[in-house]
Amino acid sequence: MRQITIYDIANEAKVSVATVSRVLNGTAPVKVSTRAKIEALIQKYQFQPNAMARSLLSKETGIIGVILPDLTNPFFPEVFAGAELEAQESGHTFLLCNTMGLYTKESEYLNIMQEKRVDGIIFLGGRINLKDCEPHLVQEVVDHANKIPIVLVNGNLRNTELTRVVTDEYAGTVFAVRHLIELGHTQIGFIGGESHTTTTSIKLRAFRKTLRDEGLPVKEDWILTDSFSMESGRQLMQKLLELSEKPTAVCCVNDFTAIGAIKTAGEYGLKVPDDISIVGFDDIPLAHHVIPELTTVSQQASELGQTAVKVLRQMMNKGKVKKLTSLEPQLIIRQSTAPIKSPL
Amino acid sequence: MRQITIYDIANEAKVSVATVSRVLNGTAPVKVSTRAKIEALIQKYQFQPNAMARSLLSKETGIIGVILPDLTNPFFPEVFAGAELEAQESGHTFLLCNTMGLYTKESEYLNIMQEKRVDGIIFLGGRINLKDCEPHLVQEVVDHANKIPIVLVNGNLRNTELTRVVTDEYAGTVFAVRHLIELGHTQIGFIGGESHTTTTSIKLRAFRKTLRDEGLPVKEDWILTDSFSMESGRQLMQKLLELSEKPTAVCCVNDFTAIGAIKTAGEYGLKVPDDISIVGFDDIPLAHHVIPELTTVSQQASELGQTAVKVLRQMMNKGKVKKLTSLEPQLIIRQSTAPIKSPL
DNA sequence: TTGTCTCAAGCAAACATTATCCTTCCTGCA
DNA sequence: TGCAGGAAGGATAATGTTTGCTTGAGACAA
Repeated sequence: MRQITIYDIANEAKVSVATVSRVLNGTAPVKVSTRAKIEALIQKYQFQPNAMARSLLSKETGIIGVILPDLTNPFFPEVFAGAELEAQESGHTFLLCNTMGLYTKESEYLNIMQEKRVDGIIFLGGRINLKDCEPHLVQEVVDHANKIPIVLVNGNLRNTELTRVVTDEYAGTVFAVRHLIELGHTQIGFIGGESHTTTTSIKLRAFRKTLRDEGLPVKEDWILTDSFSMESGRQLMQKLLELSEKPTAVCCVNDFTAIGAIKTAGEYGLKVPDDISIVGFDDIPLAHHVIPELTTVSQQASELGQTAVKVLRQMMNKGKVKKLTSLEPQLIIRQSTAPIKSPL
Repeated sequence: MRQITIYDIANEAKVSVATVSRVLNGTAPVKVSTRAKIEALIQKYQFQPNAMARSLLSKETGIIGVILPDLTNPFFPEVFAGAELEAQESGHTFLLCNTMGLYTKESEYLNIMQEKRVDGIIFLGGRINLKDCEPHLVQEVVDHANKIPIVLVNGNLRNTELTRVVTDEYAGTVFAVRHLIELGHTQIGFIGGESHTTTTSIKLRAFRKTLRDEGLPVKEDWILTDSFSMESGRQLMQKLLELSEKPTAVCCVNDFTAIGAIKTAGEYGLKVPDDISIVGFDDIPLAHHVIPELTTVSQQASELGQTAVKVLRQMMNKGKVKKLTSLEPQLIIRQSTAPIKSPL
């Protein structure tokens, strides 16, 4: 079942391939009668021009590569959905690659994408989300970026000038901590993800700074980090609740850990938010379907994806681009935080 | 920053392009010294052969297209992850398209995929998930399937012989209902999704049949359908709880609606599972992080994806394929179901 | 009639590869 | 010395498009 080509159409219509091409693309006038004849044949055979051959000439594939660590984390599908929305305008589609956080896979996929000559790459998570990253891993990305436009989303690579789109996680954390303080909390804990990630370190920096600014002590026993999963949230919360002196509020690095923390609090007989307040980060869709609904900081994931595509498009058009686009997060107050009842 | 080509390498190495190609593909012997020279240049310029040109000859792109309705529903990322896992073996990557349930988008993406000459297509949800579907929409998919291997996942198109991979949703529902009956429930409600989808209709059929088989009455007031969202689950549960005579257990079409239902039950002062039992379907990761953890039927989403790729690969290799592969679901008993306390 | 202009359509190059068919050069053997 | 045979590598066609240049045919004016 050979795919039919522009030659087949041209032959049967008794015209040259050039004419068929012109009908296809409207790049030059074609007599109404011949056009009709050609269009009829295109219809008859359901002919679709071969995008490969076309790209070979035009140097454009209409494909944007997306590299992300884990589609199972609902934050990423939302970024992706935003990107897809924005990409409609320019008719781009997406080559999607899950790395499961493995750098080897990131490298592999970067290579594949270059081979396939994608028009641009959106890079989320992984090595760009590390506080520090081995020089050769950095260099590798830079090498690719010299040939293909790359946008880093919510991450960075030290000592490079790569274009980035990020949420202002620092500001977001300040919002969250201030909110807890305004509710009267003075004993506030922090549940983080992997400590060598930028996300965790930025949020932790904001957390410490805000407490200090407000004249509250920073208790290191209440600052725990592990990973970004619900399971991790459960375990760290458990540690907090086993302490002799417990916090009355906890600021979590993301919604997953926050949901885990709430679960554990329940298991320890504490009611959220009456006995303990918990605030998350991301505002994944789940956040307002969980009991109690989660107070959190919205990342505007969809907008992050949209912006990434916009920026990428500018780069593809050789336009001027801002090296750093920062989106303001927003505090979403729901049910998991409440004024302090009484110090424990 | 022009991408460098096999010619550039050949020129600088003072050999013909044929030789470089042979080094690249190992298709013929090359003297060790020339090979070394060429490899050095490849390294130096980070040369990657253009996959487009290659595909033009080989008629293979190494890309599998995936069409699905909504990546935001955690079931789909899991299927995707399974597919990706399996695709590693053959080195395929994925062109991913979200249709948001719009048939026009499905058509558009099918066309794009054919233009891009993907090696195969995995089709989830959308029109293949309807009980009935307009003939021209059916025909369109069949036309594409004549040119490119297509596998339908958890769906069907009437009067066609398209290859399918499905979970046995009928059996799964029987497991769920039997479980409730074994716990002593006799008054069981059903919360469905869109009523014109195959998923809802299959599950509903299984639901009715099982009750009848067990000699229990089917009360139509307790069978409600709307959509697959958490919000829908909340609303339908509300309707159930406003009835004068209420069920003591509810079987939900998926985990999303089940989670919504649990939430509403809580708002009505009912404890799950003490006052009312609720069972879901899908076993999304969230299911065991919610309070109470959800009793549900596991779809083995990941395996579904893996199998789809396996089948697709057989089709690509012109091998014999089973027209229908059916995966057995599994009842996962957690905390949202319990023996009946007392009839309300 | 001739020259000019315009519209429609053809020709052939270009794109980056791979595959096929050749050529050249060496080595070993009779 | 002649020659077979194999290793190494070159030349070229082929893949399916787009596009710049060219050509041919009318139309129309001088």
